[in-house]
Amino acid sequence: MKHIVYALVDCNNFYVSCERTFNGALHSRPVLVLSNNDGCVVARSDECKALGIKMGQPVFQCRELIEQHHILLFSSNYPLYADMSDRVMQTLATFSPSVEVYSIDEAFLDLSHVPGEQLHTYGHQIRETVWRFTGLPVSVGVASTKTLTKVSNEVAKKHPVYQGVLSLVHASEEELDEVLEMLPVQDIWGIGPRYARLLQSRDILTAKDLKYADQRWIRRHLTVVGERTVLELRGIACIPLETQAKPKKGIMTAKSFGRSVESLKELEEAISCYVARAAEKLRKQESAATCISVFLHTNAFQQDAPQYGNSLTRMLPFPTSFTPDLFNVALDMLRSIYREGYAYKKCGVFLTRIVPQDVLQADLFGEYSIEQEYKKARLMCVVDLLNEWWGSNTLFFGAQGIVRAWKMRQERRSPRYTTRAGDIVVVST
DNA sequence: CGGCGTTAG
DNA sequence: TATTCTAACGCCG
Repeated sequence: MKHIVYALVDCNNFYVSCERTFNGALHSRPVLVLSNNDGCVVARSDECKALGIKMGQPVFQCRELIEQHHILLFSSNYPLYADMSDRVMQTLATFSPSVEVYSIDEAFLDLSHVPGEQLHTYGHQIRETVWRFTGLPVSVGVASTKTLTKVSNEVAKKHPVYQGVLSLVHASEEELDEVLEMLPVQDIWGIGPRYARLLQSRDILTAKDLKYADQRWIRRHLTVVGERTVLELRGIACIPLETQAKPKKGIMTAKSFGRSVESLKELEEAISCYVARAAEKLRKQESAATCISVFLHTNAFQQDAPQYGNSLTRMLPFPTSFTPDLFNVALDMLRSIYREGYAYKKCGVFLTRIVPQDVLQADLFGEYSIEQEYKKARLMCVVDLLNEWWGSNTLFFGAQGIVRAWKMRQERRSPRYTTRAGDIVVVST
């Protein structure tokens, strides 16, 4: 069997780089992108990483650094990032017949078709082409397993000598081990803080140590997933390329509010919005849900305030993705867990028991009529098409409310440069 | 099968 | 003033 050659292409500081692409003034300035409600740091420019600002850190904890170093802050602008991501992925598709879009800013590629001696050059071509087409900097790691591409990508990103591209395919075992020895065990793909602590306590400190660790011990303490990681470090590919996006088994929509919310009416609007969004995702992957959960809770960080949280799960009479049907059930559930007199911070809905839309089955009690369901499906199809063409929420249900005063804060969002006609950058001549 | 723990980005 | 969001999977009882 011929070995597969894998590449991992990963955008550097993706959200920050997206912001910089459309605003030259941001280059060489420290930049942070913030989470929903502008609460946490979700992306950092290199300057901010050097200042010690951590991923996920609450913004109020870095206030001083932000002022001292005149760090520029941005609310996250997901429509922009999603669109830039599409462009990157389309570019990558021209370099390989098999691409796995692993996350918004990363893709694994099958490079088995590239002659071995050309891999290094090919990696640089990928990097330069993405730069030319999108203005985004990427790093490229090439190796014989996905875990090893993660390693080479990280090394390529961290050490300027590699100029963003490193292939380990032709490295000798000794050279490979030298690279692995540079990588602390907590930086290996699949090793989180918990496993890292356990491994460190057993004197397994680097990727090289893990590569040569006792397989049975790893299996027992880190499950089969950890065992796979060890084998992959040894060059034995255990994690296949997944080029076909699998439909999600659960779809959750949940957000913290921009301020605390007490009234049932506003919670109803929020839950309706989340149901509408979740159902949209459901239809996009051509599925229907059989089970729905609704939850709400107060702000656990507000320790002196009275706390309350609750959730309810209910089976639907038959699988559906029809938004109004889901509204009725979700709002009914919300009303039964709602208690007056609390300052709510977050609520959400969770759709589960997801099945393909085309195997919808009649229910026992005859509530289900196939003609009726076709009508509903066509209606939702029209809503989805309009929203796709004219922008999300062009058409929405009355239950979702109009003012939406509870919505999350996004005080520093950049324009939707690429997805809204009015926000397109104007180049003066 | 549900709940918990762990990891990912 | 202020603390992200979504998803998958393995193990255990």
